[in-house]
Amino acid sequence: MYALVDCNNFYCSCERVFNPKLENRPVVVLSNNDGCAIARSEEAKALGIVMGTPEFMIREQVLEHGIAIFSSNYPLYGDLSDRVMKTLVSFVPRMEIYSIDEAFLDMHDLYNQDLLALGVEIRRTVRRHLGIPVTVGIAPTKTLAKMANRYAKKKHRDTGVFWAASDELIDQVLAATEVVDIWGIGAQYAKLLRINGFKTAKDLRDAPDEWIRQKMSVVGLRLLHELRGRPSIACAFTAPAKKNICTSRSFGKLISDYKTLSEAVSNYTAACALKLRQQQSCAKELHVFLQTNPHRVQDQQYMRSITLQLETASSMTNELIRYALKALDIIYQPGFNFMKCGVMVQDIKPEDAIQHALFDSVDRSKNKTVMHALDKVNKALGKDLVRFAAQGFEKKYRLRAGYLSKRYTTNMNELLTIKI
DNA sequence: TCTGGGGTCCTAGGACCC
DNA sequence: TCTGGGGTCCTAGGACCC
Repeated sequence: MYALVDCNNFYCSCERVFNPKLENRPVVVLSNNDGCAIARSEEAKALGIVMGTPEFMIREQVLEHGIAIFSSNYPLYGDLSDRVMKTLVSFVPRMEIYSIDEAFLDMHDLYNQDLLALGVEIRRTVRRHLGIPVTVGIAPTKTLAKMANRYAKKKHRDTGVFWAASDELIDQVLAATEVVDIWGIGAQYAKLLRINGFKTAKDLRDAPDEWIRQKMSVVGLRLLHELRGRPSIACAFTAPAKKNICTSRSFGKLISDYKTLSEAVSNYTAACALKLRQQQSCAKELHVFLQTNPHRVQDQQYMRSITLQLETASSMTNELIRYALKALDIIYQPGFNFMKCGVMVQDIKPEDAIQHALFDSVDRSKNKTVMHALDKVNKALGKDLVRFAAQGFEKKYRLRAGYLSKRYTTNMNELLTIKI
């Protein structure tokens, strides 16, 4: 058995933890750059705010209904997520953190327990420790657990827990789930399946293997087995090292000048380098891309990217910035209104397994010590305190974040104050 | 005025090898 | 008339996830 535990409307719930006045009020959290709605409280959903709607299109509703609106506050959400996960893992021997607000709990060692009662206990505990409401779905496979979770939200709002404990209960969940709502079925496959007469997950479960194999490859076949109760998607109990790491942002305003772009590229590169060091790995390739805004029909469009090979795989910020600026020099063209750029590091390998170039002139052990010290200082004193000159200070390209709450749990200057 | 960011896995086809 | 068999690696593109 697996349990899928997810936090309800996670980003909205995080905002409510430190601002109880938001209870029972519609709340919306916006994407980076205050671009579009990415989290909605139940009240906001009821008002018809659709996931992914651009902010300027919901402005009227915001005013009319007094919707509380927030910019994304990732330091806050990330920290609360860590705390939720710590609470969850205390209940089971093994757990896979699936996303910032979801985890699969492995319940195979708990077969003679009342899992429904356990689910209720998990929910109660997270609520008490963190103030975050969660929903629990329990079933024999990960796909069914996802489905049971969805079913709990629909049919068991009061308890927030559902255990598909028998074939009858599993059938019930399958029959109540539209094909498009199955984990692993997106818009394309949903369309294909609909055309061919599959309406619910129950229909799909009884589909012929060969047909699914042909139309949906082995991915579809695995899904079929999962629906039939045979676990076919492995749990990743320890987070595997990432194979690509990407940092990219849309700018707060359009940018044309090289200097500002080079600072953005340097900063995104520094972010990638930090993530590399955190997972003890190095990258052998660096990819930089640059693009104008395709929504602006009046602007001439330009989109380019380039991948450079490093002589020696590295995670050193200064070394990676050197390559990134070389890449930018090649793809940059003056005279365009750029909207976005990004840096991706690829061909990632463990740092203790890198092959040095024959004529490598960099003192890598010394450089490693410097990076270690830099990370330590920045961690203690705030993210970007120590930086390389190329990163600049102005951040003219900075994201818009007009509705930002405080970093209550990760920044000493932004602690919650209470008036008594 | 204004439309997010960061990932994974699979397949097909081409180049190349013995 | 007739032109092997088996493999690897790489890339681009498509599908999906939160």
